Amino acid sequence: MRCTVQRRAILEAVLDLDNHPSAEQVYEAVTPRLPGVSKTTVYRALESLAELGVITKACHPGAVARYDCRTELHHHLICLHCDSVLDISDERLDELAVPDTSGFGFEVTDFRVQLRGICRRCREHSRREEST
Amino acid sequence: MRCTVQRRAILEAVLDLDNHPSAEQVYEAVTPRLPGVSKTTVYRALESLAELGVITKACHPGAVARYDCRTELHHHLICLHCDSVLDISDERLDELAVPDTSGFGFEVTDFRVQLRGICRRCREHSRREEST
DNA sequence: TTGTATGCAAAAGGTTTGCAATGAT
DNA sequence: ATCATTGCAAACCTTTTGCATACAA
Repeated sequence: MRCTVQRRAILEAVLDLDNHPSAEQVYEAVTPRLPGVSKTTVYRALESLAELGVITKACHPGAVARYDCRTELHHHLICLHCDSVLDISDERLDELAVPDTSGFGFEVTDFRVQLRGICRRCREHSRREEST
Repeated sequence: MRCTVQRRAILEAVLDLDNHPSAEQVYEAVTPRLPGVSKTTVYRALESLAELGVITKACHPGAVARYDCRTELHHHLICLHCDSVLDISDERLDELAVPDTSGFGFEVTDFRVQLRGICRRCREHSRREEST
């Protein structure tokens, strides 16, 4: 893979924006450093970087693709109300016993635990509504 | 929530198609039973049913939203190559100790383990390419 | 020099919205 | 009778593609 100015800048931007940015958000973060980048290039670079394994395409709720620069083991708190995602680290979760999936012909390389529920902001919001 | 013919048929379709259908696939499955349904209605009904908790909006890789009729505890094998998702059940995974997330103000209601890797089809495909 | 990467513009999905008509309660 | 739900068409947004140009190797 060729090392171009664009790709370097885009990678840097994803590393800075460590909160699961969408392609759009990456684009906005790259623009000041590299005026005139095309959104197409951002899309293509993200795809390439993900294929290469430097970043990960996150499995997010919501329609738009999101990217994650944390490729090491970590887990997610997913709000079922507003679709936000927070990273968490937890040793106990990391030690999870991966089941045998050879029956499916599936080779596990990695795992993530998604803890689903309601985030602080949404809880506060619904509490406010109830008291009305 | 009103119980309309459309919603009933759409729910039935999702229950039948138990493999994480996209809105498009639900639409195709509903059409024969309910000729003339609008795709808009499918979108809206899926959204309503998900809000109601009867189905779940799945956290899938890939751009399109997918729905899951299995609301009980289960887990996913996610292929990082073709983005397919398979359901698995595993008691050991179900027993996972949910960490304390009160520090985030986050209230966990549920969890999913995503086992990520390469599915049978993609493994066979890459093996074929190597031997070429 | 060679071939991949870029930028532009346009196309291609997927999903949402406004509005009038319909139908469940 | 009332108000949520539907269907249609059009709008919207995200992502992909074709093609000529530029640039890394």
